[in-house]
Amino acid sequence: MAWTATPRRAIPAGMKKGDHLFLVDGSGYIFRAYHALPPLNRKSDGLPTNAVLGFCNMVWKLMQDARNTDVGVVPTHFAVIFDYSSKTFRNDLYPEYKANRSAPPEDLIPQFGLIRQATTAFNLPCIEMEGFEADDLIATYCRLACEAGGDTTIISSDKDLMQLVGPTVGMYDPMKDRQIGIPEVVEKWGVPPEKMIDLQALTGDSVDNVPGVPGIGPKTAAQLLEQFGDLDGLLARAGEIKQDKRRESIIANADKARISRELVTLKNDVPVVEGLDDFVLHAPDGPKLIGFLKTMEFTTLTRRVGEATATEIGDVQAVPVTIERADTAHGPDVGSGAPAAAESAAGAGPDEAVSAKAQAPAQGDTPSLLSALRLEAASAGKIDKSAYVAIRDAATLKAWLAEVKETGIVAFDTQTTSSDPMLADLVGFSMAIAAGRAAYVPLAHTSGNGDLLGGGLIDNQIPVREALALLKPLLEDRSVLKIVQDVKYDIVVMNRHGIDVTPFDDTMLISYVLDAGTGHHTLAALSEKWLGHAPTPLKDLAGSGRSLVGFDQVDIDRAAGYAAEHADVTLRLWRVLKPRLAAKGLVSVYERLERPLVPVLARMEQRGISVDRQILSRLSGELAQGAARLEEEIYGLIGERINIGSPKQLGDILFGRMGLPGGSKTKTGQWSTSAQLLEDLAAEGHELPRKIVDWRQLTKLKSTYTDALPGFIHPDTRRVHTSYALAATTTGRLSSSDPNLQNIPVRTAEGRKIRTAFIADKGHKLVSADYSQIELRVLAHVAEIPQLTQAFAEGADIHAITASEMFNVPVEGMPSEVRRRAKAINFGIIYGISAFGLANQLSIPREEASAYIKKYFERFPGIRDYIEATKAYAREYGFVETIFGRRIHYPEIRSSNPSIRAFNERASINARLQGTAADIIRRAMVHMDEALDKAGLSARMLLQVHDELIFETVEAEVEATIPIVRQVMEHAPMPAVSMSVPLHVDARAAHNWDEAH
DNA sequence: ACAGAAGCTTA
DNA sequence: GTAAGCTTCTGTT
Repeated sequence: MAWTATPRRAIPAGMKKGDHLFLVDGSGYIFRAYHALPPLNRKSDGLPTNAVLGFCNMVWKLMQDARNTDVGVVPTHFAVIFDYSSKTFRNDLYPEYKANRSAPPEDLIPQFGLIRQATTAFNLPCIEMEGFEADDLIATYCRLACEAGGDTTIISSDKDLMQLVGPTVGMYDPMKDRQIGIPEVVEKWGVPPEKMIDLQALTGDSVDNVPGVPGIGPKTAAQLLEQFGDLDGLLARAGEIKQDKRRESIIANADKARISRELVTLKNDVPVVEGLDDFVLHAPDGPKLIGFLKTMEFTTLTRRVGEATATEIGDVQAVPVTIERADTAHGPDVGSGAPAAAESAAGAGPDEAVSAKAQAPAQGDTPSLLSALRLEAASAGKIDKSAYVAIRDAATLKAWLAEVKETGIVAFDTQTTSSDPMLADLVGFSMAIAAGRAAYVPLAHTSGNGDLLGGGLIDNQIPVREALALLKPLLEDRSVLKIVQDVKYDIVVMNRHGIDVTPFDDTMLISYVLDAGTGHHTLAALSEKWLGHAPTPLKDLAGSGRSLVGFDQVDIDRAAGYAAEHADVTLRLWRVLKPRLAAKGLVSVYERLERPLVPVLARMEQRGISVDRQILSRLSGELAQGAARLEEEIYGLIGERINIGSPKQLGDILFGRMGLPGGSKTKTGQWSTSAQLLEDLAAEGHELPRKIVDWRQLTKLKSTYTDALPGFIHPDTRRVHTSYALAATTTGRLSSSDPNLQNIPVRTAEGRKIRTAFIADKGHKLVSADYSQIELRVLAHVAEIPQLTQAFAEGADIHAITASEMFNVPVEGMPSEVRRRAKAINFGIIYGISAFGLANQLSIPREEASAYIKKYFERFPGIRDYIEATKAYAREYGFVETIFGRRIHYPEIRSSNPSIRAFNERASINARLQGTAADIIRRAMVHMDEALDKAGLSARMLLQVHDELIFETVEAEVEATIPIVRQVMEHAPMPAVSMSVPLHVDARAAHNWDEAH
């Protein structure tokens, strides 16, 4: 279960293997939360609500996604269990049981009923039964889940429940965010869970008035049980106890111990009404839950739920709740057995009973149906642009912003003069507060050719400074959610004006989390896909290519229509897409791996990196000279001055006129002049191909790097600011462009000279930290390969170990060729190996490559199993998942075309490994700044190159920075995932990137 | 002016 | 065999 998803079923069914039941000890939680949390009263009438809020926060966290907590699993089934009354079968057994319980505090009493109502509002089964304690019901459902093959987590920290802990049953303490398993029970009590009953029988419980044996505490009890095995053994051989007092007490109180045992033994065969199939987890009904939360006046949680369920909280009315007063209450069971109260609390109709049976199958409950309804609503209505407005004065803008503040949600977009956010000047911004209700605020539109007249600013525009001053409080308002398509761009633009955009949602990123692998995530693509609407393309307004003008030159009315539509479409998309995250269990991927990376990358892009112009200029000259010399030699050899950069001309000369052997054709029928092919010819002794390959290398370095990079040096910062795309790759990797700083040469000595131009500021150093063999480590972890796991744990040479296993040669004195082949196979596995590819890579016959692969799978059958399981999974579900739950879709994996199918299979095998590695470094990046901050270090993250992070730091802090960076990177998977293979990071510092790497 | 192919750079 | 982005050439618009 390390990686496989458990697709949620919409149709109630019993449990099966792999399902996970959450049982919340509701009654236990009430008392604990009441005492642990600070007092809280509803503002409007002083109703005490601290335990209710604690309960709602806890349940929301658990329901949203278990990765938010230390539980680490996603529940498929969920129920909240309560005590029904204070009188149970145990009172018949022992009348004094729980007799010394005092009445609950006055301000706790109304909260009993409210918490039951909250449970119903969350769409969760609220389970209780007369004559039984919550603990007995929990024991019964644990047994049922276990028999069905499912796992259970009990949400409680009550020691009375620890007897239930076992291989398939764990506990989770929601207040300490801590898991309790078998080791934790042993650690705390000194005995395994199955001996907890005997231990409690000896120690007793003063709170519940369980007598136990006087003078025996947990330490003594554990020691006695260790010595005598169990309670019966102890009572039978009590005479052997050496200590006089202890021996006498046990013999005298043997009956008390026996009755105590009966009292603390949980009854796991309660004749329950609701079955496990009634506990199938459904997404909460946004409006229903929000209605309750609003009534409770839990503003933060209301907003969170609104965001997650994409419900406009302003639309939802508060609902009446039933409040039990102290004078009508009579103990902890207040409000229980009062379905009418719970019903009204949830705003449900009279037909909807609270019992889980009636509740579970309600149609609109399922997350997928909610999403479907949203989608239907979204694509049904045509996009009406008639209500879009242009705001030309501050008073109108203020009125709109006030309305946004009230609503708490706004879709937002900036219009600027450049697609590069570091160069963009703000021209205007648009916002949408409801479908069809959108406005554009022009700020800096100019008339005519500004290059001649200095740009005449058009009248009736709010000055940029004034507009930003009005906008800033809203963009920074924690209670207003900003919805933006590709928010990083807007964040960078706004940061440059001293504005922090928070909190935000990004429709592009939501789509990426939901649908990576199924197409692009641009606004146009998403609008077409989900709304059936093609928004106006920018080129219709600003032109393209040579005729491209800045957005400031666009007519204001046309700009208003375009920009307002952009915001309107963004808002509509968000309403369709956001609920899908919860429906598909992808909330935590979005919230943990995607959204928090946005401000991190925005900062990295704004910092940029220093690039030494002079070094590049000198290199460019050297490269030009080298290329010119080679050109002359090449012309001499072919006797003609062709364009060497034209593969067509080159191919015609080499394989046509000069008749060199072995030329193959490309798919357009041209001669192939690939480096591989020219290298082969050079190896056969031909002079010309070598020179062509060298010429290509020099011209490549010159045009792509030494000549292009200086053009990216920013006029103000004097640094180079790349742009990272978060949603461009299918696997979860970032991509870098304008310029791409993820493909700066490193393999050849010539190429590495480019890296010497990437430098630290005066008094600073660059620190480069890279993961060693991260994808192979991920492979060893997910495929659970003992030899590889061990080799990594020992820090051994992984390729040599592979070779040793395959070819039965010792690692000591291994020929380099043997190791090289094993290395190629290891990489081949990561790429979804094929005999064809391996043969190509090693320049060996395909049959030989096949034999290698066969041998490899014999020695590492776990890897073959992993590959087959991944293919089967991808074929069944159409996607694969990383160990952190990121999904990557392969819609063509069922293609009837074998080569398309095979390609998708290889890609899906690679995606889990590459994607997991990408997730790991994302997690490291998300946590890095805080870790450096905490350590008091000023190091700044500048670049990411897939498995490498580059920092700039003052020289004095280099030594302190490296261990922090390594610590964060090596432990990045924790606490979400604990890998069975250690991660290793190499880090070093130098003045330039070449020496640091 | 643009799109696609070919080729090269990286992890 | 996986994942990207950039430059040049070439043919078409």
